[in-house]
Amino acid sequence: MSWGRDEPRGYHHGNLREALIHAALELIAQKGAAGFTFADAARFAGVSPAAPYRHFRDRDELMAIVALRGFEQFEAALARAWDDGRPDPFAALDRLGKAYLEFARAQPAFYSAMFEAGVPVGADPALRSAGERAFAVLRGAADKICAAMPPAGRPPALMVALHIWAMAHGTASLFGRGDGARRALPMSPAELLEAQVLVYLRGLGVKTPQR
Amino acid sequence: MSWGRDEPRGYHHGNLREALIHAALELIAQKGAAGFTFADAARFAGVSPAAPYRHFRDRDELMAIVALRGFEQFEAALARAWDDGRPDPFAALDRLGKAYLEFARAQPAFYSAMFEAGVPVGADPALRSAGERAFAVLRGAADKICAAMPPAGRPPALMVALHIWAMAHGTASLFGRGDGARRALPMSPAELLEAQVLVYLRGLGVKTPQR
DNA sequence: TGTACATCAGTGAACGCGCGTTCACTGATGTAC
DNA sequence: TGTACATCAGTGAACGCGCGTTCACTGATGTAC
Repeated sequence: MSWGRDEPRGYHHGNLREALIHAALELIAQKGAAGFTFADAARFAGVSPAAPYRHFRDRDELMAIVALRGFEQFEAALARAWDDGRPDPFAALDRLGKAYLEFARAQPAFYSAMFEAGVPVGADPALRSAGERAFAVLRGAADKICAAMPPAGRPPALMVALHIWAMAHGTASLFGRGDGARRALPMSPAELLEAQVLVYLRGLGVKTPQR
Repeated sequence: MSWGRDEPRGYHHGNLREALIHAALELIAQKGAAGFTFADAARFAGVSPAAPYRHFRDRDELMAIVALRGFEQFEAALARAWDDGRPDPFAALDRLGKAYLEFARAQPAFYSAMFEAGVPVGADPALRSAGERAFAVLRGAADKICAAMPPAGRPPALMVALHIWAMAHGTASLFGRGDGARRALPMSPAELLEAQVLVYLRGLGVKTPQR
């Protein structure tokens, strides 16, 4: 892909809106969400500092769009990994966890915008529902996990979903980010999360398949 | 306490260094780590914009000090809650989890500086070791938990410590912050974490005390 | 006890800089007839 | 098919602002004798 400023263009950019979103991603990944400015994005896209105002009210709106895109791609990545619980919910859940970590690692800009940059996710309805759709994948997974348990003593699926979310998010935030805050670990984040989820499932009384 | 700019003072401030740290905490809590500036801190402490340079090289150094203080207080809070595993490791672990959440809730400025503001914790040795001392409390708890298990099939204590950390951190980050990113939940963050840890411990094969 | 002096902490004025934002403008594109 | 016109997207110059930072300075504090 080429969203950079290198190739020549006429007076009209053609797709400045998309280019600005990609500039934001690039700059946030490079310098963090805090150090990214509206003027920066314009410069990166190779347009004048006034041009972005044709597409976004201000920097916050651009950040919100980035977070929105992030949730959409996050949802897609999680759904792809989960694949409706095939071939069995436990193998699929393992993929789901790995996809969560992989997204945090490979898409630090999206991840910051979604969870760290202070974008008010609750306020904007579109953003809120995108976040909920992403969570719905975890919720669906929890449903199938719970359905695989004997009816007596089945835990609430919503709680299980929130627990899985917390484990994945905690592992990703503490150990799985691309940036320098990484700590030395005796095992990879993916192994750490996998072991954690296995212990948790055993604690739920699930008959974990021997693998 | 009174670290504000209200009361009169002479030419010398008396304890500007501490006042600036408190100003940083106050301003980060109000406007987020991103929106806090060196000049802001000076203004809040009631001194000229040049005064902070007598005490800190730049904004980053001040942020690093805030993170350092944060880790120290975090360690103290966790150690107090853990209380060497009294009266039994499981009751103490429950308190530990609650203390983790409470710190994140009540000290958002410290928490951001420590985990979110991009302070390079790995680089500064003092900061790194303060972080490790805080983690050591979790590590010690995991040791006692593991020691309470039958020797056969005992999990590595380090892994257990990392899992507990991830659960607490994930729960705090997603559901337990003071800011507006909170989501509607069927139960409190503390209850959510408690249930999660109980399931996890059961999965480890621990005989959870009936409570 | 008093005086001279060194040290220190904070002043205030100044600077360059980049950001956010507005504005009248202009080049390009599309559409009506 | 061509021409006139409306619409749109990006320009570039300008502005005020607050930040970071430096500097010679000055008021306060402590110490030597």
